[in-house]
Amino acid sequence: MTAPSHFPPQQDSISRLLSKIHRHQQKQLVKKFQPYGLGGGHQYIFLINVLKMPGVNQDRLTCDLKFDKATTARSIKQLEEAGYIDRQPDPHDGRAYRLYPTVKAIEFEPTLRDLLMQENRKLVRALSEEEEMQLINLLQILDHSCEEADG
Amino acid sequence: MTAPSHFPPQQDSISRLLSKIHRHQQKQLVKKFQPYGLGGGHQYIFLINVLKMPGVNQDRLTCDLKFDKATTARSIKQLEEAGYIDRQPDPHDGRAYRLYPTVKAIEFEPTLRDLLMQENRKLVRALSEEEEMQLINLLQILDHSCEEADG
DNA sequence: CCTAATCAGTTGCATGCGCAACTAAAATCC
DNA sequence: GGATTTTAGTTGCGCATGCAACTGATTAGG
Repeated sequence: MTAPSHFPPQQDSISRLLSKIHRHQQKQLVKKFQPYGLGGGHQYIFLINVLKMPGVNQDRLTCDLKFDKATTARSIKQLEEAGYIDRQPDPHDGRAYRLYPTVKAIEFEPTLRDLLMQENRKLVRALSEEEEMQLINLLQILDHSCEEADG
Repeated sequence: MTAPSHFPPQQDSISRLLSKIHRHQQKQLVKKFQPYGLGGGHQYIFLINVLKMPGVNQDRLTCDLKFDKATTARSIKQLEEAGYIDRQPDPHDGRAYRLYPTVKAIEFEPTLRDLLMQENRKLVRALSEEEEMQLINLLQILDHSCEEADG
């Protein structure tokens, strides 16, 4: 009576699983970050990367994180307005800015890391430590394939 | 000279990897689906699920796919306008609609599956078949944790 | 030098999404 | 059976994002 149409459950489903898990995780993180003035999007990712690489410019972040440069510009602007990032004109390049974490950001880093760890622990709580490592490893391989591919 | 701030690369990074891979994948799929009138978002996911479960209602899709019910409503509306979905009022429930794939959708299904498989192949091309199965398995475990958790 | 091409960053626009508030139909309770 | 509560779906709103077009600075070619 109903059309058959069976997608083999193991084919092509990775995207949809990624999408679903990511969506769930995003919602949780948005709630967690709200009290700290970190906006709903992926601002925390930018913040982490500025903490990791003080002095980085927006273009580098855009390439590393695979966002659109407009998204980077707006996220950084919000982080600046929220007091987490200091934008200094690059002395050697009149077009670029160098991004630094503020004192507020540096003091916030342990909390940020903690919040992320909490969510991560919830996410992987059904995995053994070995499985978690496996998963990270596999995801990193996918990530590299994305970077090369670009077709 | 620069602040230390090293996030251990294997802790808490799953979310960011998921986010990045998902973002890349989304962009590719948007391009692929454009010629077929499938909008930029996750419409194809709804379409797949209506193909899988003809007669399903929106609420069920919302719960299964973990979208917001508003998102479901709008995606289904667009799929209807694009001619892929037929909305019939549920004879037993005056509030609900039963969603059916149109002929166009049924004819499109092989193509859809093919497009998804192509993207999937690109994504997992650096993985052995065994690793791909492992990955799917691990992601499904995460997905289940999301469903339970909800805290 | 002066022009052309490239590059860092910003802004306008369209779209997608989640939340909250709403409508209308069931279901529950008395 | 009438009032309350729950449920399926819609709409208003705000925000995040990608693309394309833009500005202004830098580099390359002549």
